[in-house]
Amino acid sequence: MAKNIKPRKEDYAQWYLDVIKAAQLADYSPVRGCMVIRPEGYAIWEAIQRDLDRRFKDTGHVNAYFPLLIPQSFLTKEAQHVEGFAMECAIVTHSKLEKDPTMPGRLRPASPLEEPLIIRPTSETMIGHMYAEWVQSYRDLPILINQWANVMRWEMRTRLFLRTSEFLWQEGHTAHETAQEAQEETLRMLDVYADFAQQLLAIPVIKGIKTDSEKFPGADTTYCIEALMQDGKALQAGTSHNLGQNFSKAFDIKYLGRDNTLQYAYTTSWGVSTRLIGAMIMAHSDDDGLVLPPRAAPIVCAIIPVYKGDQERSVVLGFIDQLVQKLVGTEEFSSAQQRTTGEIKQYFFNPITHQRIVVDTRDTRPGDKQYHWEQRGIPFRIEVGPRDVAAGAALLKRRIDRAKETVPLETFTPEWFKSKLDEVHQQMFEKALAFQIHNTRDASTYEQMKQILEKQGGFVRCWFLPDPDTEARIKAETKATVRCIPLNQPGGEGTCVYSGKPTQTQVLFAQAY
RNA sequence: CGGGGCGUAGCUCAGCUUGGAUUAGAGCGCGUGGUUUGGGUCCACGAGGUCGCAAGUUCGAAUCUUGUCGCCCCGACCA
Repeated sequence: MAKNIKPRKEDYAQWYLDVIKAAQLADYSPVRGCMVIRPEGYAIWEAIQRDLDRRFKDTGHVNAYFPLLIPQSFLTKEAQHVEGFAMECAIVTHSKLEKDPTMPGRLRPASPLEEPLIIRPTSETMIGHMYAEWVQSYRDLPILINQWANVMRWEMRTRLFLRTSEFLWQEGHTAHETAQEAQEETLRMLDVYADFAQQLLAIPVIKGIKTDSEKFPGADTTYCIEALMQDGKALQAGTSHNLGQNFSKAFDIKYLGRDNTLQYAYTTSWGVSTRLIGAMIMAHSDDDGLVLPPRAAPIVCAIIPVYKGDQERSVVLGFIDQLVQKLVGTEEFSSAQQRTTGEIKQYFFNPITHQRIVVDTRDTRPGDKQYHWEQRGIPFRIEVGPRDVAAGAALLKRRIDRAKETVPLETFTPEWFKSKLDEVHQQMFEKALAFQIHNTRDASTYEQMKQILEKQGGFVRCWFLPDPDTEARIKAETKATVRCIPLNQPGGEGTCVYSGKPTQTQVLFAQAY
């Protein structure tokens, strides 16, 4: 039992923070609402970046970078977009500081800017402006660009990873010749996100469409992937927007078409953020701490030696050296000797992802080390003591269920360990999927829906006639919102859970982060 | 911005009601030495604080008064 982590049942919000703290993923910063992402947390972001970036390139996209600062006037060009973001923008108004003659030792802003600049909350406007310059002819289309960047939204209330004032994300921005191409792109990237969430983070998601009241400000249609957390609340894990011609009209992205007439391009944008790390934590972790899905884990295995006295120590460490060589190969084993310093030895298990195996030779007790690596969510631990050396084997422990297994030395190979990791990934995904299915309940009346939301949480699936006023009323009464209109519809017609009117739309309601 | 709470060591907090025997404390963490090592050993020694800040009351303020700044939680807003 971890003594520094509050159990989920007692206080879920505190548990979440305790897990992050124990695993040293992030820390609060001196600036309100901002966080420091520590190396163990940033490594997860790097795993996300590596995997997604490959998927973006596999679908024809390239990376570029646009500036952090945006002229304030840009934001006013698209009416809905202003509405959506004006309230949460940080604004740069001055270009230097000077000594304040009235308050010794203080500085005050000086040299006001002619036009204030906003720190990007998202880059549609800046990128729209540039695309207008780049696009002249249908031959210039499509433009398929992604950028990895930070953005800032001045949120009222923040939570590590889930909602911070500044966050890291990627934003894809594309421009197309036809509405159909833009629609295909929007759905293609939604699929990329859904598959990525499942394959890398082992999180099952529901693909769907946002209702008008939840869609991105300035989009024609917002598609999303929604995930369910262990406390029964939903989390929007990624969005893909079909922006239609809204931004091309606002920013004048025009091209001369095949028919020699001037036309507006069709644009899309899509993004996921460091919030995914929060989703990963809440989807998989337990009362003992973080549980990392193997493909996102910077360290896949921690080896813990157990011994009494110097004699046993050298025997055990010698055996571990043999074991490590079998897992990473002799070449990596010897180059690691020159590379690593300190009492935790590091070996690359996967030279492409740089996922590591570590040997913890610190001078602390084995129990200490067990908790150390357990709380950090490392998928496997291998314990090696005199008993194991005598038997020519090692004790393999799985993080997800603490299952133990004695494994003979000759069994250790890269392929064998890779299959062990895949097995864990699969089990984590299946567990999360079972949870999602178990916590998706049907309601045919509003009363029933309220009961479920109050007593059980999770997704409530029901027939519904989307309408902003109705949704606002339901939110006020139940705190739940339409998470999405799932792409996977049963077809046919039903009775709206709220109005009683006939509708062809089935939706998922839930309380959300 | 509304409603609540809190600022004392790196962290969690005690001390404040009733001002002075506390030379400002405890636990955890940290450092050194020893001991121990199959799920958080034990012991000794040690480092570390202008008690958020400012003014006031008083012979005397962590403690009382006023002001001020900051943070956290609950709501509205939100990837």
